[in-house]
Amino acid sequence: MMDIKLQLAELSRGAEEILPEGGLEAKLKLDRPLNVYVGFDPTAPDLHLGHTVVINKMKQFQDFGHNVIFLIGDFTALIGDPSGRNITRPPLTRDEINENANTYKEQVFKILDSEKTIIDFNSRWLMELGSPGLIKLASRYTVARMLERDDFAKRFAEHQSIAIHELLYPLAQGYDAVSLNADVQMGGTDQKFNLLVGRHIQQSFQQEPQIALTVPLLEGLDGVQKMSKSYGNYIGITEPPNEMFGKLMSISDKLMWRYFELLSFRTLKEIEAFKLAVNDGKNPRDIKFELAIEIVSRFHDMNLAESAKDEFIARFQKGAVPSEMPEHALEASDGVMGIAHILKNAGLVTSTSEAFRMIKQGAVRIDGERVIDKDCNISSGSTHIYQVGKRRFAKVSLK
RNA sequence: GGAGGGGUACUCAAGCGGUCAACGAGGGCAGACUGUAAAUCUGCUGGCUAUGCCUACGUAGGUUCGAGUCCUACCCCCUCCA
Repeated sequence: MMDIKLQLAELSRGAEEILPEGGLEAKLKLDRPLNVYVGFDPTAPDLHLGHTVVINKMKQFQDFGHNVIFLIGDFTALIGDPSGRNITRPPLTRDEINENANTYKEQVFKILDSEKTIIDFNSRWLMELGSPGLIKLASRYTVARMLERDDFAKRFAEHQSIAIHELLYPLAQGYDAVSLNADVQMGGTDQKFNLLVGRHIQQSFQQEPQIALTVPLLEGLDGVQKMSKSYGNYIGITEPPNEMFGKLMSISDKLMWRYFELLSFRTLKEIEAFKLAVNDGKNPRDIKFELAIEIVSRFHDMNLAESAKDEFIARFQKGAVPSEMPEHALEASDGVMGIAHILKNAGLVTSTSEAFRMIKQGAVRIDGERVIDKDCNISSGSTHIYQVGKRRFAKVSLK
């Protein structure tokens, strides 16, 4: 076991809340590996960096020698977490759940140690429970306390329906904590209520209650809204290196520190040194390179990360065209094709109207030459590199 | 059951018979400046076989030379009273 003070500092890093006050320190003082778990819904297996915040936290626990349990909520998925008010989700089949679980593993073991991580399914004990068990479990909590939960309270006040089974979700999750004998349960800030119910349920089973550790929701590339696929401000952990590198470089300097805090494995001391360097006049961009390299190599490897950096420098500092780009072969009916149609067919713009607008704004280039004439025709038998804006490229040969 | 308010482009939100592809704001995109950062400034932000045409203002009809704007029916939201 490593030094408790050090553990505490690293584990608290970036955590939104650790409840109760001082509880984690007390647990660490037990001087045994703690059971630390996080529940994952077996839906939506496409992870982005936002999801990795809690996974990183799991890794920290793992590196300190604790037992980390990756719990797949295959039973609770039947209920569908009512957190965040989303409506009923269609139940998944066993096969789908297993498939999603496998996808999870593939992605998650880029961070966690597959040898040391325990993967479990909560249907294992929740199925066993049966109706009598469920009724007994339900008797351990009250309606009034359940309705304290913010979203329940809101829906109740607004006379929106709350189905009875939704009340079972926090209880089932609490029972997970009991079955796993959890010392620590982690989750996003939206999980706070559920984590706390777990403490209560554990106590009613004469267990020491777990520590509830919540992590913040990571801001997306815009620095404002939480990272999410639907906002289009995310970095998927399976994205290609260049893509990932470029997206990381595009974040603001302010957001960069946030990403360091929540995504980097560098020590707090190292990060502090970076901050000092920037205050001393070092270009923050160079620090951002460090971040981008670290993240890209985590999900790919060091070589790919380095070449992503080279590519980035070549492209944006020296203005080179990207080394790889989509290629298209188009067929011109009359031996020529208007520039607008080429751009549209190559997928660089969504409509010819947009193409005309882009040309008007000076965003379109052919082999690096800006296009001014919106009616310009390209004759067949030629291959050029077409560009719209700074990022969209395509190589098009016209037949 | 009664009374009233409202549904407009990605979002919010003007409009109250022609000048509306629809004010404004946000978002997004592009250009300038840069460190593909932020901030700032400027422009664009329905489609097309493109100085014109087509499709759009909850849905379906109607009045009118002309309808987002008026009428009728329908659908959906919200507020107050019972």
